[in-house]
Amino acid sequence: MIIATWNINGVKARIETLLTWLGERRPDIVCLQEIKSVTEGFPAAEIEARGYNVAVHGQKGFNGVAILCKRPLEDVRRGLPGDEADAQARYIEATVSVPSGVVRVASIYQPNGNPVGTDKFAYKLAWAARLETHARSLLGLEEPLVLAGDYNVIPEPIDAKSPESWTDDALFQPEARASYRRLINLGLTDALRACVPGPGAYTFWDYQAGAWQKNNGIRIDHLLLSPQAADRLERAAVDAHVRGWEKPSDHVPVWLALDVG
DNA sequence: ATGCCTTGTCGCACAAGA
Repeated sequence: MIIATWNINGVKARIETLLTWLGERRPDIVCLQEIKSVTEGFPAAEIEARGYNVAVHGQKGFNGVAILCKRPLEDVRRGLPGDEADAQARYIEATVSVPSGVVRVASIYQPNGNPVGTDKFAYKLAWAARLETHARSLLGLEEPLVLAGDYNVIPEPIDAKSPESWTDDALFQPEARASYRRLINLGLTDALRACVPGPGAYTFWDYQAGAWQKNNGIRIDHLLLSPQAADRLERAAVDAHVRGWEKPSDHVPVWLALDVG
């Protein structure tokens, strides 16, 4: 079973690109972030015509997450627990029945947090703390679990072509990296790191200053696995070539193959 | 040092992204 994550930067502007990639990679589950659409505006019909079920947590203009799945989506949760006043659509979770039992998948869009030192950065750290709390709860279920998404965290210097240029950025702040380590240290496996341990596995290239042409990328889109999912991990990879397509997102799909029986 | 692009918005410039 192929499970992917992709910050698509506007699903309506990117629908043809999405359909092309779905046909090429043929993923079983896709976690989308930054759909920039309300739930009613999501192009569900085109995606359902390709054989996918759709669960959406939308928001006007910004943010928004979704899960696409060839099998039925069950127990859908919209919104990250821990702050009822948080209106930003950055989390959706569902379970999927598979031959070996169940797989739980979440589509995560952690806040960017720039500029450092503002309420935006505080919101990022608070959101990360809520995610850690929820992840601890989910790990208690002892299920195959995939926490997939745009974490807006560069975990290590090898995850950037030019780490020195990110030292003042929210994505590479010690506090943000520490929050990501706390999450990992609950017992999660970074699937891409496990399969591609060396440098250069980037998932984002800025639109500006020819970042793609210079391969000036960073790795901020991650697939984190519970022990029960990690036991079933077969491979993980980045579809970097998608960044070279017409009208690309600045992020590319990251995917893994899971043996679910 | 700054902006470099891109999307979406009660557009006609601006916020937000990273």
